Amino acid sequence: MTTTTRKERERAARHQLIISTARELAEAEGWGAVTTRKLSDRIEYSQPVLYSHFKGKRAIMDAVAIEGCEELAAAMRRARQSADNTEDALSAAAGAYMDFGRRCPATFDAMFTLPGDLPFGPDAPQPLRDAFAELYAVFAPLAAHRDPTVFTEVGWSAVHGVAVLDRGGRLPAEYTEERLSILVDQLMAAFGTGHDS
Amino acid sequence: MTTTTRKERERAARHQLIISTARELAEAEGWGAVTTRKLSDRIEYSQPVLYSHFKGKRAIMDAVAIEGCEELAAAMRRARQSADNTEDALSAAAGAYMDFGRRCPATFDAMFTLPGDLPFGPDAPQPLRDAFAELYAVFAPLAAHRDPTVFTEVGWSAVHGVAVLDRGGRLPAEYTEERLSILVDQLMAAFGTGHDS
DNA sequence: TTGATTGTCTAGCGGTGCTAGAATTTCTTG
DNA sequence: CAAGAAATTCTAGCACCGCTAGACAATCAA
Repeated sequence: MTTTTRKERERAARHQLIISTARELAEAEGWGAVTTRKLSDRIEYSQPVLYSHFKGKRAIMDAVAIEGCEELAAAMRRARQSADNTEDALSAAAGAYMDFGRRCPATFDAMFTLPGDLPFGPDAPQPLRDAFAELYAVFAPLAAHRDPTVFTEVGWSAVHGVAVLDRGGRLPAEYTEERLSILVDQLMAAFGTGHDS
Repeated sequence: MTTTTRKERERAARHQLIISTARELAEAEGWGAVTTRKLSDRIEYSQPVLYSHFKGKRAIMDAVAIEGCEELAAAMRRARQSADNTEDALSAAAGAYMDFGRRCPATFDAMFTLPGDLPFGPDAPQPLRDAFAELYAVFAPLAAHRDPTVFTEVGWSAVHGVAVLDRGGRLPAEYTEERLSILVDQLMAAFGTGHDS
């Protein structure tokens, strides 16, 4: 039944085309400009075809978000592995996180900002859990006497907060580097000092 | 011409009514449910009246955001002033911030999350600058050798990140308190220790 | 070749933010 | 007080949105 598998391949290709096109459109003109009509125009199919692949527009955005999670996790892994001590790994990974937010703002929004129904807990999609595992690899070594998972959550949140406010124009762009440096400085502060209570 | 001022007062009252109604509706059913039709129904006027007060829906959300900034700043001020040392002030203020995000999620979204055109820099509306001044009062004492303004930005970002991810269901709710404690712990880590470089 | 199945499209529903122009109210003035 | 002017409010509708039912075309099985 090679014909069946060919159709499946073509269908999978179209599935990916929808995701990629939506993402390009969003990065170029913002999510507000990603309408089902414009999207179906770009992929040269009619609107209902979108709904044969995805439950709705939100599901398309979720697919972009998951793709973004994979990329972000990969970028952080590269950053971490190219460093040879804990502090450099933290600095590089945090830099990669913020860089991703700046380079792909729309994807970043789909992942974290816009109202999405992606489950984030223990039954999150695998790419999300992988991304958290990557964060864990960066932050857990710094946990000292604190619970490493909860500490990872806090460390992630801190980096995320800087990325979010930075990107939204809430913070002056000229100090981006200095903020990253202060953040790393602060996250390292309790490392190996026996600081307690 | 008391009649002129009376009309002005009535108009101002209606202006505030629009803001309050929009906010209530958003907190009750989410911003997605705040439509110009529903909103104009609630205030018992027709849609175009909204546009005689605000440039558009986004401007109404911005007004809610500014109101939220005032409240958040006030809550943080109360928290800070009820503490009698730097760490308690930080802890109380951060708690107030997160609490606000939890208590008024829609308002919080209008302030920080949803795409808004509020200028945040030096020419931001006064309430926003006041709110930042309040943050400065909390964080600047912890800056040590770092620039107090940039350090405030980082501290704010960290608290903000925890609040955002917590509220969005991105982090398990049962550790909220512990995350706050770790965050405060970490932000205090360099205080009075002569930690350098 | 024919009939069923699958895939795709056209057309349209109910909703959105927003606005032009009609209708009404309110004020000013003779 | 009445009538014209000015300000205010409403009705009606535009262009767009996400989404879908049902018509149509392509593909497969017999």
